[in-house]
Amino acid sequence: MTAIDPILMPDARANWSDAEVAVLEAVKTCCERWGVEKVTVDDIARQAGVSRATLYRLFPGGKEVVFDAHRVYELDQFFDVLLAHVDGADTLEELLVRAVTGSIRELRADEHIAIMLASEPGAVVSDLTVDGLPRIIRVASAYLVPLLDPFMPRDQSRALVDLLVRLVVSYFLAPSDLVDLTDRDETRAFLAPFIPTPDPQPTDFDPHLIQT
Amino acid sequence: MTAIDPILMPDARANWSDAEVAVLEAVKTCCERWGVEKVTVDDIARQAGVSRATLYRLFPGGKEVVFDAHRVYELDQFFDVLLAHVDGADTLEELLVRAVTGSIRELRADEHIAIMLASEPGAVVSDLTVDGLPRIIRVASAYLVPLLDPFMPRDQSRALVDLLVRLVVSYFLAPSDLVDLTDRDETRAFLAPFIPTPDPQPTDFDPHLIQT
DNA sequence: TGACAGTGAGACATATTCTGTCTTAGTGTC
DNA sequence: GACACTAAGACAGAATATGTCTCACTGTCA
Repeated sequence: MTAIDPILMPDARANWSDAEVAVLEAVKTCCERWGVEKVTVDDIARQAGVSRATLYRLFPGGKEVVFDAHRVYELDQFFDVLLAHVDGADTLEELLVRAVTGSIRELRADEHIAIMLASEPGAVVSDLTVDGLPRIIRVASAYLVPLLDPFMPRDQSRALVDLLVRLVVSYFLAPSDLVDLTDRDETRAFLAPFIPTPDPQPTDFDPHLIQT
Repeated sequence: MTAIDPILMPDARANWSDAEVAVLEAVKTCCERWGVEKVTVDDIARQAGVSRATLYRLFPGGKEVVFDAHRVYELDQFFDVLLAHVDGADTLEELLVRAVTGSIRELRADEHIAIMLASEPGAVVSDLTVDGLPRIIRVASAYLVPLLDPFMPRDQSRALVDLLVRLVVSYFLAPSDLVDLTDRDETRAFLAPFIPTPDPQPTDFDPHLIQT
């Protein structure tokens, strides 16, 4: 597994204590059971087997802080799985194809996100577009950009990851009938125009492929 | 379909208006989404596409009344399905076997009850035992006892239905490894001791079979 | 046209719940 | 015995839910 630049990810890979993990897992459980908008701090503490006082000590600031931490926690887990999925790819194309298909599959399989979408569409869609997208791009870049170092300079890889993250989010939120990004072959063809080659050649870039 | 004695069921088979049905269906939807304990009157009204004022006008008394009405509504639907399931049985044995297997299967398949069990175990278990069982026996008897008229006198059929309803509830709440009441043949064998025969013969009644 | 039943929107007081902070008493560890 | 950590729960204030109202609007009859 490639080493992750700690400077790019000052807050990621946080190592939570047992009690903190219990709380963060409890957030997930409670959200799955009741939907985000119905979960209270009491619910989380009870589910975590922790007193409310302890919860506020672990996460000073209360509910918002806990939910923020939970998002980071989920993001960490997401990229753990994704990096494992990508591991072993030895060409740029293979790396990107696996990253994209892996992301989409993981997002589709993630009951948690699905339920969040179902129970509070406005909030999550907003998180993934207006509010949350910049953070997701930042975190995703922190994880993924270093993986591209063998293939291109940083400037270029940043732009590429930025673009691909936006595409993945868009195609997750609004799946297209035209391309199935869970399928590696389809994704390979789809990505071709975006993948720079050492031997540059004219691309069939078609702006219609980009949807928001 | 056998006619139902209206005297035995003064409140069942209520004919709800469109708006009332919308509200009662909304209760179901909301409970499935958030769990019973998290549902508010606002949620129900919004889901039903009805103003809160209208909801209180349709069900004067508010939340409790709506939820009670919803239980009656669900019970009606349950027995509609069950009667259809039982329809066509021409022997007492077949009638009872179908009633029992049909009940258990329907209960197991009912997401709504399953979710209620999952999200508020205490309340539902209490409803099906301490508080709700007498009403369930009453309603079930109203539906089922008349079906037994061709086979036995009322006194006997009342006692039999009473017993079978208790067994069904018990085996639904706490399934046994010893007998599968979704299986008709197993159920036939299981019910044999309880089914009176025109030509009475010694039964192998085994009290261990009864669980509470 | 006008009476009328039914409705949505929302104001309102009350009741209930949730939040975040605090104190207390109880654990186990060094 | 000092220490860090915790559960339990009191507490005030904020937020939300409940149930009752009023009012304006709509469509339907006569």
